[in-house]
Amino acid sequence: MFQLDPRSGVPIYLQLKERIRHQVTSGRLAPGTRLPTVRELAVDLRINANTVSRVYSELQREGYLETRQGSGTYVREVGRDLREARRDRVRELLREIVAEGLNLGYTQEELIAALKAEIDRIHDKDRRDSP
Amino acid sequence: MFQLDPRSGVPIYLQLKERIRHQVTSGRLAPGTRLPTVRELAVDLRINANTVSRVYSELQREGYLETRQGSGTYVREVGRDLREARRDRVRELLREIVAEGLNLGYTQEELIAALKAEIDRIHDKDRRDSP
DNA sequence: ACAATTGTACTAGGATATTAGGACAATGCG
DNA sequence: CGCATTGTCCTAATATCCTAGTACAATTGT
Repeated sequence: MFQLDPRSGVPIYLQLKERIRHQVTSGRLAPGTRLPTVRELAVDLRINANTVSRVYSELQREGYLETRQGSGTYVREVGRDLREARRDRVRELLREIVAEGLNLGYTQEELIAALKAEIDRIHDKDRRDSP
Repeated sequence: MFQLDPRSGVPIYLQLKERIRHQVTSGRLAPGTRLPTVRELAVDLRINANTVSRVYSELQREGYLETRQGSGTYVREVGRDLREARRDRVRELLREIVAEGLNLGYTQEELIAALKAEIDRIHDKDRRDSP
């Protein structure tokens, strides 16, 4: 279900966390969807159940999942305040990339142009997918 | 010469590395400029010479510096392919942010505005640090 | 050639991060 | 209620990271 690479240097729990987060934010895991149990996923990935639990817990704290003991872990519905929280994350990511971009010699204009270019890319892609 | 913050949580060597990288890419350290010796900088920053050496070595591997044993460490001309590689990386990160932002309901204009806001933030900060 | 100066290799201590094992707690369902 | 299933707490072993100390190697310049 989630493919990981133990030799990538990136900790397993981080890989898993980002995979799940991505599937949630991209909508490939719809709100309400029940995720595998920590033990199922642990066996599947050949890791410890606690490692999976850590991922679920952190994603819950960050507002992406909702875990109910005895029942399971579910993708959370996106409410208004939650949307705000995730927007904060986008801002955070933007801040990081601006810092890095400027550090690497990008000018402000180049950064903005690059952003616009990526926006156009995705727009074009959307248009092709659903004309 | 390089101001660091031991309590920032960011490892010393990383802080130093990014400072130097920034000064190189921004042109404040011109190609050919000789950097302080590892011992000079170590004394100045009250850290170990090996820590400085690590920074110099990594920046050399990444193409920003050129170190010659017995002589010193010099700023290198940042080549086109290096710049292109960095650029690809930033583009890739931007693509992910755009995807996530649009999924959260950002409009194109909001994304661009948010990026500009972050640019201004950092720009102001830079101005305070080195007017 | 020699001595001073440069960066580097090797090592290790200490801190932090990552993963795992086993017992526990909350929930659902017969 | 009783049992199975769920996530979680506590603990500990292990790995990794960061920094420093010391000795070494390459270069420079006299």
